[in-house]
Amino acid sequence: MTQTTSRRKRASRGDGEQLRAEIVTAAKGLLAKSANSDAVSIRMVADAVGVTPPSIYLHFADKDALIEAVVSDVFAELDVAMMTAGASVEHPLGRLRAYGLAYVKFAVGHPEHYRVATMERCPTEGEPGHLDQILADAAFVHFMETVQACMNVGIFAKDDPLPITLQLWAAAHGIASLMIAKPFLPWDDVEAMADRVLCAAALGTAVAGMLGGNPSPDQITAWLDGQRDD
Amino acid sequence: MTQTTSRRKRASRGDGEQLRAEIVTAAKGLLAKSANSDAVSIRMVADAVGVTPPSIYLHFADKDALIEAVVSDVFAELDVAMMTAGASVEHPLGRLRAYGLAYVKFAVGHPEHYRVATMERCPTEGEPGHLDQILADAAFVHFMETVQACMNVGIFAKDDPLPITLQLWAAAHGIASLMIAKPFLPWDDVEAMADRVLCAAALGTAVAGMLGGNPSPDQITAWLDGQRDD
DNA sequence: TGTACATCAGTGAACGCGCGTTCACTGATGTAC
DNA sequence: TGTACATCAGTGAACGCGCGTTCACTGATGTAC
Repeated sequence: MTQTTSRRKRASRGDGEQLRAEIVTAAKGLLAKSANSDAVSIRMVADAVGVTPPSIYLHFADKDALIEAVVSDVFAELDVAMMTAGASVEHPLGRLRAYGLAYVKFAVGHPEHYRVATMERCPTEGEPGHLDQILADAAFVHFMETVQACMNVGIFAKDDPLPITLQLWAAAHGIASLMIAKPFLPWDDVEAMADRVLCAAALGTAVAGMLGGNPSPDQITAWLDGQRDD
Repeated sequence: MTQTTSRRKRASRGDGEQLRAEIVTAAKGLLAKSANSDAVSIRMVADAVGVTPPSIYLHFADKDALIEAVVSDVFAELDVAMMTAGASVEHPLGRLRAYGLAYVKFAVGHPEHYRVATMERCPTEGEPGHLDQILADAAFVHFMETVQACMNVGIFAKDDPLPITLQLWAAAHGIASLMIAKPFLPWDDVEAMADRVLCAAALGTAVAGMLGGNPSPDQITAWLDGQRDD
């Protein structure tokens, strides 16, 4: 009915692509204020950009394609945040920690973006090459490289870095998504809590590797007792 | 339009409450096949029960109230699964592990229920007493009691069990929700992966407690080196 | 034992709404001759 | 230098749909007298 923003100036010939970027930005902005991607409609996005709904279809096949574009934008932003935080940290374990902290901070700082990117069912899930796409995602690759670096200096047992990467990702995702889904829980200092979870995950992974895999509760108890005896 | 199930027999006087339970069960069943709670409508639920949509409002104030009833049903079921798995395990760390594994198995086995219960924005989030309600939730209480038991036998440093409980919950939630959100990742053996994450979290928490809190990367590296020298 | 009546568990039809998407179109812009 | 024309970036109106919820009602059931 009423338009919230003024109508956008029509792009001149050859500058059609410009609208595409504006649409993604507008959708991202609207998503930041919504519970999920269902709550952001093509009509709202069009209105925010100052254009009519059919214009969206000049640049995206359908709504799923638009959401997907937003998600890949979010992942790119996440990678930048992680790289910025860890670039200058020499120690691979310190870098891993910096990455993890940046990851959680990004998630908590952009909860709705993080939610859409990692907690909603992915519309292109079944497509071929989808797995490769995730595993080739910049943030994931950088994270795994650092896991490999930790293996090289002997912090983690030398092995395929993929499972360990998934394991540590699960830890970071766990604290991030729980803080987002249940913000009313007594998290106290968000960053300190995230750090504890990440440190415990890395330390536990290192020690489990040292103990030769997945120790049983009795083994763990015995080992802990041995430690305290020293 | 067409009804998928036959019309339900009308309850006799005083048995009105019976429909309430049938509605929750039907909603749960429909939710199991949907991406999220938006995808399950009052009309679908009514149709599945064999009743007209307005009948739902005889038992629930609105759709949110119905979803909330389903969620609390799911949490109760989760608690039963955890208790069944851990009841006979004497060692508190073993019990914690059994609880954690049961938690992840439940989540992976009922992905949509788990998703609605823990990954969707909660409609009653802002209400007073909501926090107390979560913290008094059966599964949470049982989990925290076991963390306390681990502290009592010296596995974790003696302290307030709440932060450690949240920390371990985050680990379990992390691997569970990542497996659900990204089922196409190379998880290989789901249960073994979950076990590794849970063991690492518990072990890391225990060791961090032993090292007196949150160790720095350098401290961790030095400590690991010391371990290997023995 | 009979009957008027209150109660209860529902029904049927409709409300106004916003959605994704399609279709035929318009009108400015640049280009070929 | 002028003009016909293809192209491009959109527009306007409509499609059919399913949604949550409300309202006035119905008709079986049990109860009071």
